[in-house]
Amino acid sequence: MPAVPPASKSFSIDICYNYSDMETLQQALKRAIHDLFNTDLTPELTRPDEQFGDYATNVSMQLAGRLGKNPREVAEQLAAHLRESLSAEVQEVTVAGPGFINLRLSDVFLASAATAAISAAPRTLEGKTVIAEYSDPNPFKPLHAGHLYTTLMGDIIARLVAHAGAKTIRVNYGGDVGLHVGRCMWGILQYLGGERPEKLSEIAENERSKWMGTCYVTGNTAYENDEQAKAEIITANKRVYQLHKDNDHDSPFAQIYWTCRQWSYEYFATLYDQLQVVPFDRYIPESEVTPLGLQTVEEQLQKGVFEKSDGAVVFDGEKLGLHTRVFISSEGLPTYEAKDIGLSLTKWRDYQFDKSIIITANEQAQYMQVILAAIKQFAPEPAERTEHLTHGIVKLKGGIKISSRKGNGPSALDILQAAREAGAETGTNPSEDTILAAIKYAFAKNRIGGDVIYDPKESIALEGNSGPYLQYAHARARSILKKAANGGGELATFDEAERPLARKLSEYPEVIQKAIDELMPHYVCTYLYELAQAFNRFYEHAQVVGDPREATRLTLVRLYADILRDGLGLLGIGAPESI
RNA sequence: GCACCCGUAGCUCAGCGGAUUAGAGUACUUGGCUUCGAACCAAGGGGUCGCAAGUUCGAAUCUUGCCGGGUGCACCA
Repeated sequence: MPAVPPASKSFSIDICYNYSDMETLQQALKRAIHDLFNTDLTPELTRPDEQFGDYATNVSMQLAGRLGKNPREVAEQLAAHLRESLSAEVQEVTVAGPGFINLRLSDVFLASAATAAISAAPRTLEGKTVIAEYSDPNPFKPLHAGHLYTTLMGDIIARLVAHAGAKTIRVNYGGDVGLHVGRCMWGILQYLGGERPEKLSEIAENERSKWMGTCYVTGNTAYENDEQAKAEIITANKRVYQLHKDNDHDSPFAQIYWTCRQWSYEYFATLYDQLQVVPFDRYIPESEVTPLGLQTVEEQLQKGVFEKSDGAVVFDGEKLGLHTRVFISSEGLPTYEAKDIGLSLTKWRDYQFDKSIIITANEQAQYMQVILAAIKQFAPEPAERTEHLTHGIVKLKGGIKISSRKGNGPSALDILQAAREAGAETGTNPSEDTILAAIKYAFAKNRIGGDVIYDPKESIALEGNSGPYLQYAHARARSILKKAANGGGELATFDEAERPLARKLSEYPEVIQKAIDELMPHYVCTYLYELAQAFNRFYEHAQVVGDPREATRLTLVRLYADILRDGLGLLGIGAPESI
């Protein structure tokens, strides 16, 4: 945490604080409250509508209740104190309504805050180790649109955490064992006409993922409709577990398994590459954590954390108001639950994390509660440090739900394709960079948790609240800078057109802080769009190049462009110089 | 049946540890380019914040109950 700034200080525009302007004001307000009322309270500062000021607080209403005083009176007293103690930082302190205190920053302080907006970004996770687990596709299954969403959101969350200074470990967990593998392997064997690994070479390299998808659907359909196939699939599933146990890479069945597993991973890598997400630090296949999960559940069964029920090993979540779930099936096979325990303990053993974030769809929310409740019984630390962040599903505008279970929803590549087609229709010939900006921004701009109705056309549109629009806004600002013969000057004073832009620039660190604290990327999107609007209003009324105030204005334009680039970067979106 | 999430403008969404006049985008109407990228700006119409109670000086926001939608509830993941 930054030190409390000295009580008196001379302001000069080349001073860049390593904390946000908000903290400075907050500390001063806190001291004022202490001085006047001998009460310790950390006041909340909000950004009110511009006509009221740059910051507002309703702390006097809180205090009034505690002190048994009139809120308006308390506000007046505080305001008088602040006019003295913040004379350099604040130009005007007013009391409004029932007792709101509105602060209007001095130009010099605002200048300092705007200039430092990027460098004042929070480093609240400095020295912490944070694991972000996301994407989590299963080998042997096709990537659907939901995977695309969860991958991009996870990437953004990880970027936020890293931005706050955390040592960030990006983990990708996937089911390379389990019934779905049995289904796909069964389908593969049907296609190959038996355990004939040599026939795999007949499948063209660029057809592999599609082919495996078809095999999965074949197996899935057979499992549901054909009793004999179902029995064979269950056997195939057991054989997959067995080959892991035996470390079998040679039997024909094992050769097929390992080859196809590899194909899946290659297919994932291709997609991640296309999406330009930060590469994962570690892939953890289920098979890797299965033994630890199984062993742990068996140990804890002895200690009474788990219990036997109908031949299965279960955790009685109902005692805790949760669901009861099976960890080891009556067949003796670990379920997803046991594997998840292995996964959590593996992360804990290998990284001793301060925080572990798991990003999945909403449908796993109650499931994960059971897992964490179970782990808490014997390993409280990792359980308490784990946060499960869930998101909704992706629907296409017009409304077909994209289902993960049925093999027939739009695939991740279908979404990319839809965006490209919508882009082609605009006639602006968007680059691949812009296509990605469209999709990423469309996914990120909604509050995480709800469903996303994806509209390719709207996402790629160059007007409105879209990724491509912000790329354009950035490029336009850069082009102004290129046009100028001179560099910018230091900020000192603002005129009517400049001030609202400067104020918006100064909000950046607070927005980033909030997005990181709450793990809510959409705050960044909302802010960037509002910033672009503030800029456009400025630009409408203010000539930059050639104006007497050119030096100041060029600096504002540069800060604006830099923040756009920085903010888009947090969203995994590029900011090209021209578009 | 029980549990969790969600109902804000025609559409897509912000706003949610209470507060100054409920906001954006889009669509629609109108005005603005001999000047730095008008992919923009300005103005207008459009909302019983699902419904109903409750708590308070004050509720889109908190509580309860309904109604509507989604998801999850033991050997799938």
